[in-house]
Amino acid sequence: MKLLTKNTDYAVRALVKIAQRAGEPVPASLIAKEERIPYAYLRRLLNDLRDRKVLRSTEGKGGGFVLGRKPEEIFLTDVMEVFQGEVNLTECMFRQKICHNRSTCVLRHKIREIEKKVLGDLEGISIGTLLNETKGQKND
Amino acid sequence: MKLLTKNTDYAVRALVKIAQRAGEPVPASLIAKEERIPYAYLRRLLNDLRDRKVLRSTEGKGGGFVLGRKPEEIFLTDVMEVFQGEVNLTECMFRQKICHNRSTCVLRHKIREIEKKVLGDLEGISIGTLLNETKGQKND
DNA sequence: CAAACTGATACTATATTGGTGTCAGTAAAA
DNA sequence: TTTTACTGACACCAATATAGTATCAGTTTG
Repeated sequence: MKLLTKNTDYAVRALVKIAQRAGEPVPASLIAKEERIPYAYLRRLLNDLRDRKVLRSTEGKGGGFVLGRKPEEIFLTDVMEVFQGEVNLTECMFRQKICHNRSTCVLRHKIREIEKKVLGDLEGISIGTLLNETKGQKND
Repeated sequence: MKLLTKNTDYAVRALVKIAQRAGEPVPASLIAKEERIPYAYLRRLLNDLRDRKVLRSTEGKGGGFVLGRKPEEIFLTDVMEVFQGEVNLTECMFRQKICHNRSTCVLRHKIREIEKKVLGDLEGISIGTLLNETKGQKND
């Protein structure tokens, strides 16, 4: 059970870094170095985020990435959606057909409930949250 | 975000089926047919469950599988552990080292909280639960 | 012995995840 | 105007996880 994959993790770290430089374009090279993320891989992640309007980019020397919207408006679920597909619920394996085993329907119903809760929790986390709660806090 | 993988799902369905036949050995062939699970694949799943003492088996004609303990004592987390590895928490990527980015530690802390909640919820579901709540309930 | 089972294990296929490499284009600045 | 530091766009590869197959030996019942 892994809620976040590595690319989501990388992406969040990149976003936080970019957010910290409020407005100033941050090049992928810098993020890669400071966050120890493979450069070429990070490039792709950032491009994906840009495609989804989470980031904006400026080309050429001195270019880089800036946030596409306010940190408080970039949710963890947004990032997860980009890299882990729909942050969404286990669909009933027998959707169309008649569910021929009630027990497993009960299971699926329960799982769905849990997933909904998780989703709610995740939606409470934004890049903004991470930035704010960082101030004056102890390390892991 | 997929809480359950297909093999866990298969396994749970098999367990429920076995539970329903209270005590009588249930052959893999029957489960495979009724639950539409690939026979050879199911065989392996059942063997894994037996290795983990979730099931017990009797060989030979008329043999099959019975529960290794009471339905109420077989938890979803048990099954998940067998097939999806430790139902456990995202570990800090910088465990030993000093966490050099507080924001991501905040993230990890939050994720950990969510995972703990999920774990708690999952622990509330057993084969027994699924059996009981099945009675007289509507389909999906 | 035949039939109906499990035990064990090796193999294959497919999808997902993580990572690399290359080349073209753009903007700043020497 | 050339060099430098960037992004854009892809094609490709490797590792791992997930799902599924195949085979053969051994056990129990009848």
